[in-house]
Amino acid sequence: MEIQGLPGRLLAELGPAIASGEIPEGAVLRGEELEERFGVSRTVVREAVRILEGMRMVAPRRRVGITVQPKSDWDVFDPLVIRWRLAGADRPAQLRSLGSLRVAVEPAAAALAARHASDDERRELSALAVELTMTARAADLETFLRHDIAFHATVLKASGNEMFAHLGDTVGAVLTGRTEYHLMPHQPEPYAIRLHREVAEAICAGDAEHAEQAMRTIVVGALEELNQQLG
Amino acid sequence: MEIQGLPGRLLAELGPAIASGEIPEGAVLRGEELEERFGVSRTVVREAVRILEGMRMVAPRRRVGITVQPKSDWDVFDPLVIRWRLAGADRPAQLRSLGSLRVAVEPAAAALAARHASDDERRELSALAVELTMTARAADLETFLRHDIAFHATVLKASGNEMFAHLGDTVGAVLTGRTEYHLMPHQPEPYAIRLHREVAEAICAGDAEHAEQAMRTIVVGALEELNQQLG
DNA sequence: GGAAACCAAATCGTCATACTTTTGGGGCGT
DNA sequence: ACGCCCCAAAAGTATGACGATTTGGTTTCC
Repeated sequence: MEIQGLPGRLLAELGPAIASGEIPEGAVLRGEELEERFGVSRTVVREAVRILEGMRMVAPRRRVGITVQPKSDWDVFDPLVIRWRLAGADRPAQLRSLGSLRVAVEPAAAALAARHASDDERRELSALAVELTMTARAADLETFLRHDIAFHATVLKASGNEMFAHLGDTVGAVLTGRTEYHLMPHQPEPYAIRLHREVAEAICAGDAEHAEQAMRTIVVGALEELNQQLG
Repeated sequence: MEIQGLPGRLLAELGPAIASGEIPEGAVLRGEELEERFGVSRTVVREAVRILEGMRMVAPRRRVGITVQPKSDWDVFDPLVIRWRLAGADRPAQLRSLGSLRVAVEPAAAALAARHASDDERRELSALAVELTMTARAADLETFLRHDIAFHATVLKASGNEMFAHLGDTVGAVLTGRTEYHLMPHQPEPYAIRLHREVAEAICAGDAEHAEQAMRTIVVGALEELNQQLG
């Protein structure tokens, strides 16, 4: 899954540094400088830079250097960019963006899932809803989180839309971050759990309207809670 | 904007070939083979492959070669991937995915725009709505398309959400493709025009509810039309 | 005869180096 | 002060050498 080798390691240094603004927009790097700074060869530097160029985070220009592009140019849907921004100073902004995206996408995905989910997927959703209820009662936050992530990923996947499905990991990253930084009640709210059960039941029953509405309540609630926490 | 140089040219060959399935999932390429086939050096091949690896379309493995990853792994939000898929055999599937995404995102963006748009953005939306009306009456399809793209991009941008804003180009690609392949009535429908005006007016008036509803009607209509055309 | 250990080839990964191409800026002349 | 020309700096490309790793066959030992 990760990019391998030395370019991958370079990327793991440069990416977060740029994403966090530590290397600001408009800054100019030189290939040779990076070679020295990280003790790698030109080949490695160039390949890492090429990947960043692919994400539109930098643009190499002859006679000038490797310039950091404005944030508005970045591929903000790239999973790596999202992860880097979540890890750094941009975390609040990134969480807000993702919150709105979830409000837009997840209800739609739930509606589609109610129509197109396979039998296996419906079964899995039911099972996950049960698990959620159990682990919430036991206040087992870690497994609760795991099942919550799986639940949302399964809905997105069951929508049958490949683009929605790909947001599964991203939503997972949001939920993980929310728990890690204690932006969540320590005890999952019974009301939220109940809504998850409703989503699962509605999807199983093929009730798109209800699935969409219940899911919307979940993600709107999450967004409001987020806005409250972030001021 | 495009990736430059020889790696860019290689990418412009390999990317579409993979996206269209001409080079199928699971296929194994060798670096040396690519060097010969395209008459470029290792350096160039490796950098192009790195970029494809960044998009999760290929994964180089020692002693094996460069294997084409399953479609489900690809970064389906990468603008290049989207463009390549729109240009090739995957066009119908890609259009469907994007259609659903638009239905999810654009109404939400319109609602946010009604709350957060700047005065300039509101003015621009009004102007574009007028332009749309004019060019539709004149049956000037080309400029109509340009203004339509600008309209949707402006709404997405005015939402204030960077991720929504980035979908502007993608939506533009969809609208362009729809016109190019004659999946659209030759004369823009007066009803659709009227809805665009409604969206602009609602956003200017700060009426989120109305803006969202009108935009939803637009994108749902587009999706239905698409499904009809694609069977 | 079978299984485990071993070896060899293939391929990517990295490094070093040389040459080419582009381009920004300084110097020169008007 | 203005414009032209030239040079140097940086990325772009090519190539040769070596290292690392994985695969798959082969040998060897029970």
